[in-house]
Formats: sequence, C-alpha cells, structure tokens
Amino acid sequence: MKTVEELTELFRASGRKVTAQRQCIFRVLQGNVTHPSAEAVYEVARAEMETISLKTVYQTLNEMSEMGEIAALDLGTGAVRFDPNVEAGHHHLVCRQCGKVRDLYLDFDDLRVPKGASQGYEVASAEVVFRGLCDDCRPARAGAA
Amino acid sequence: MKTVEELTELFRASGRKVTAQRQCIFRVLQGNVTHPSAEAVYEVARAEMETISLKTVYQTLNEMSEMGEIAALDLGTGAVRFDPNVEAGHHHLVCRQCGKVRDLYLDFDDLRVPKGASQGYEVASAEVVFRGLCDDCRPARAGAA
DNA sequence: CTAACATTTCAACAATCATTGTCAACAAAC
DNA sequence: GTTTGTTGACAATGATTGTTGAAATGTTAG
Repeated sequence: MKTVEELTELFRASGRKVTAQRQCIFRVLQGNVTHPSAEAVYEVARAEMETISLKTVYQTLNEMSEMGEIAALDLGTGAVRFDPNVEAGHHHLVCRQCGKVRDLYLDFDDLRVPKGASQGYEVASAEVVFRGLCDDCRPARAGAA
Repeated sequence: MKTVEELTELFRASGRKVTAQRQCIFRVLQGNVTHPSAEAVYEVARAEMETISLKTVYQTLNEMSEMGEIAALDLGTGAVRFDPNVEAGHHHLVCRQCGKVRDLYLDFDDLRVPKGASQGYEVASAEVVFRGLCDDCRPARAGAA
C-alpha cells in the first residue's frame, strides 16, 4: 500500500477530501498484515479517534478499494476483509476455524485456464485459496501450548 | 452427488427423517451445475412444492453439507452457493458481474505450500478461483449478440 | 493571506440482505 | 400410537448500505 502522504495526494487528486478520519484509517492499514474486516479496522481506528463511525470506515475502505489501493477479499469468513497488499500473484492462507488470513507469496506458473475449458468465460485473475488450521486453532499437542 | 435413493438411505441411516420436502431438495440438486444459492434452490423447489419454506431449504442444505454430500462455497457473490459436485481437485470459474459459477476440472500439480511458507498453518485444501466475465456479461462485440 | 462558497464528508439512525434462532403444530420411523 | 425430529411462520442477528442534517474541506475571489 502507498504511504499516508501518497494516499492523501491521491485522494485530493481524485477530487476527494482528506479528513482526519481518513488519515487515521490510512495509518491503521499501513503495514497491516492481518487482513482486517471493516469492523476490525474500526476497532483499531477508534482507539485513536473515539468518534469515528463504522459507516465512515466502510465508506473509506470501499473508496480505497475502488481506487485499487487496497483489495477487498471475500474468503467466506463472514465479513469482507481488506488487504493493503495489492501486488498481483499473491495468494491466501485461510484458517477454517478463526478465519485468520495471511498472504502467501508463491508463483504458480501453470495457473491458466486452457483454451476450450473456459466455458465462455474471459478469465481475468486466478487466485489460490489454501484452507486449513492456523497454529492458534490447531489442537494443542502433548507438550505444546 | 449421490442419487435421491442413496441420499434417502444416508439420511435415515444417520437418524434423520426423510420428508417430502427433503426429497424435493435432493431432486433439485441432482445434476445441477449452476451452483445455486439457498434462495435459488428454494425457488425451484417451490415450483414443485408451494408450501416449502426457505428455512427448511437452508436447514437441509446445511445438513447435506455437513454430511459431505454437497459442498458449500462462499465465493464472494453475496450468498453461499451449493455444489452437488464434491469431487476433490476441481476448481471454479466465477463471473465478476453476475456471480455465475462453473466447475473447472483441471489438475494443477504444484498446488502445494512449501514447508517454511505455511506460516504455522496446517493446510488441508487448495482451491483456485478464476474470476472474469462470463459470455452473458461480456460486452457484446460487433457482430455478436 | 483571508473569507466565503459549493461540495463532500461525518455520524446517528434506519433499512436491507443472507442467514439463523424460536417454538407450536405436525409427520416420520419405530 | 408414541416419540422424536421436522416444518414453517415469525422474529432476530450480523454485515453492509441508504438517508440526512450538520460540520469540515478544497477552491476561488478579494
């Protein structure tokens, strides 16, 4: 994701106003690898700005997503998650139990749909979703916490 | 998916009752490649059984899913979709516009997470989601409908 | 540099959509 | 027939979006 300053410029350049709330949201997302839901962003933002509203968070996240500065992921964990990492070709690890999501940088070079198999679809992207249990949800083994 | 008769046996064997409604739902799913949402199953079932309720449809689909007879897919199209096809190793084509989902039988043999990259996850499954536009949503080109 | 204006945004509230819980009447299986 | 699970009307939940008056922002004129 771009820096807070760059995002501020981008918002202004596209005719959007940059409010304290929005910059707070920018900061929350900076370097955030937890793929937070809107609610999660809201919680963190509220620690810094008590009066921010959930609606504002949704609105700003959606705008950032439309601008391509963050990615909105629906991975079946109940709520849409936002990923400040918009680099192409990265994939996701999803915990079946708690929904925790992590980025996975792997290059699968044969991730293409052969002609004739596309059933009329014009395929624009391919993403791999790996599902399993994260270390926190894995049943503790003997000796482990 | 198994036949209506096999499902009837399975339900009975696991202590579940087999009602006319449930058999109706079994029939709706038989050979259905549209990955219908609960609502879509409901619509079709209601054509046959006017009095069936949406709650019953949800309940039955969830039970079938728990039994592993169908798969519940959340592909970010707004509602969970149900896939009578539970064969492992098949993937999905999703239309960005209308949400239409189709199965894709492709074997990606390097679809594994290398040791050391799994970030503590115990990975159980890998599925590829291809997104794009289906033929119905693709802007019509000159000469095409 | 400052003031004033036209917009945009904010945040409280209510609405929507998918899905699930509650519960009395009912039907399947023994 | 009894017992237990199921049905379906209704209401509730959780995520997300629409509405709206009030406040803040970027811009332009002075």
